[in-house]
Amino acid sequence: MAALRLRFPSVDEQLDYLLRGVDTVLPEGELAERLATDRPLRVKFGVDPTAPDVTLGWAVVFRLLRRFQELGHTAVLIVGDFTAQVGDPSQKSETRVRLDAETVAGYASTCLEMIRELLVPERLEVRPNSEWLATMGMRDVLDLTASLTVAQLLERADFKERFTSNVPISMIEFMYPLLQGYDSVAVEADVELGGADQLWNLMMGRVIQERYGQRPQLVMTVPLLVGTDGEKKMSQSFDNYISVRDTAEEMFGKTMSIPDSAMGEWFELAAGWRRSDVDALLAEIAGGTRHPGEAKRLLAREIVAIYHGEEAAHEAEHGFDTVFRDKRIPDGVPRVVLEPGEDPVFLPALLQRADLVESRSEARRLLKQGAVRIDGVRIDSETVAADILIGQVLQVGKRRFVEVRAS
RNA sequence: GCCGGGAUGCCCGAGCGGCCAAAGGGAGCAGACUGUAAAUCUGCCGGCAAUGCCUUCGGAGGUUCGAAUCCUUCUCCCGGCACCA
Repeated sequence: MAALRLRFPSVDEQLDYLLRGVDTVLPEGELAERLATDRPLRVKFGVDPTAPDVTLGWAVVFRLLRRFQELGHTAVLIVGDFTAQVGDPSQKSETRVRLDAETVAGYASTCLEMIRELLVPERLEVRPNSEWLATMGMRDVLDLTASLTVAQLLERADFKERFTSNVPISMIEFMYPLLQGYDSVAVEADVELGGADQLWNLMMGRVIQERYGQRPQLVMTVPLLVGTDGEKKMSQSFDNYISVRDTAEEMFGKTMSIPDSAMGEWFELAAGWRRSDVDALLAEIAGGTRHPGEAKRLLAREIVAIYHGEEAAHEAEHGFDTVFRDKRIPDGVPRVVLEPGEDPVFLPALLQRADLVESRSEARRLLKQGAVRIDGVRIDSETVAADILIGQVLQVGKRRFVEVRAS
């Protein structure tokens, strides 16, 4: 990461740095104009504490936000604690449930902890939107609703679709973009960032700011990163995500599991490569001068290095090779201790105790399927003499290991 | 307020008195294969020291030899209509 600067670099330099991997900037050209004013811009990003984790997809926006900070601008992080308790429309065109205050607070604090690590703390303003939304009176609310017409709201694709096909839209969902827009008014945002799916909401913020006599914010979106399945967008609800909190090993392995077709996108968005470098790499793969497996390793190392450092990245790769390429037992395997007098050992019970399986029935099925090994040797009987186990590594499938110790 | 539809395993969704631990798909897991935790193929996919037993089909009660399936009631969701000082 570039060091913090005291004075703003030239507008061209800033543009080059900020526009990397960006999807849309509206209105076009205005970014240069605003950067030229030589005043730190207030760059808003709103997070909804509706899930307890920060994914690599989400991190794409945070990394853009950080680039603004590195150039001397101020990151204004809006925590949607108020709106999360109210519920919000989800992409699946369903009404999302309301969360209670306690859950929201819990999610918010774990998320914030992770987010702070991704940003520069000195130029970070964290603002819960309950700060201004919780105290609004009906008069203020009605004032706000006067900013937009129903027709404007129905322009949003998912509203329009639902309206025409008679799928209900609750009033509260209509309110949500208004509140998000009002957040921009409250913090006097110059720029608002978001995922590509947020473009419409961000644009509404402009309309509302104008209504309140402010200069409308610039909106910038980043493309949505596909998940590890290579198809759907990365999301905690699809369980196809990598968390910024994942261990180096998990991050490496999960990255290795993405389809080859997603590699280019991941290099650009998750690893932050320039488009031109990505294209060059993809050309090498297509031309046969670079092995796709090797390229994916590079990607995995790059991603792990961002969150855990270079050294951890190499260790993760080594661990990956040990387990999956060489099919050997990795270092640092957890332990399970036999009960006194537990001999012969009933394997399903031991596997359950060691947390390698969820139920004894599952263990029995896995035994039957040949998934259980003692020191690399397949075993299928349910009971085993204790001395065969002691000091050995018990393995289920490719990834689950435990070392057995005497009582 | 009235009329109608619905709530099924992690998710979607079939079943509509016994053959139902419940079709099918997705997710997940395992085996084979592989550069890969990819793709593909195959198998598994409620629990239990287990040819059986126990708990599951929104909650409670009932009918029946037998209920996810029928009845009563409750809770919640959805659609339509009406009302709209």
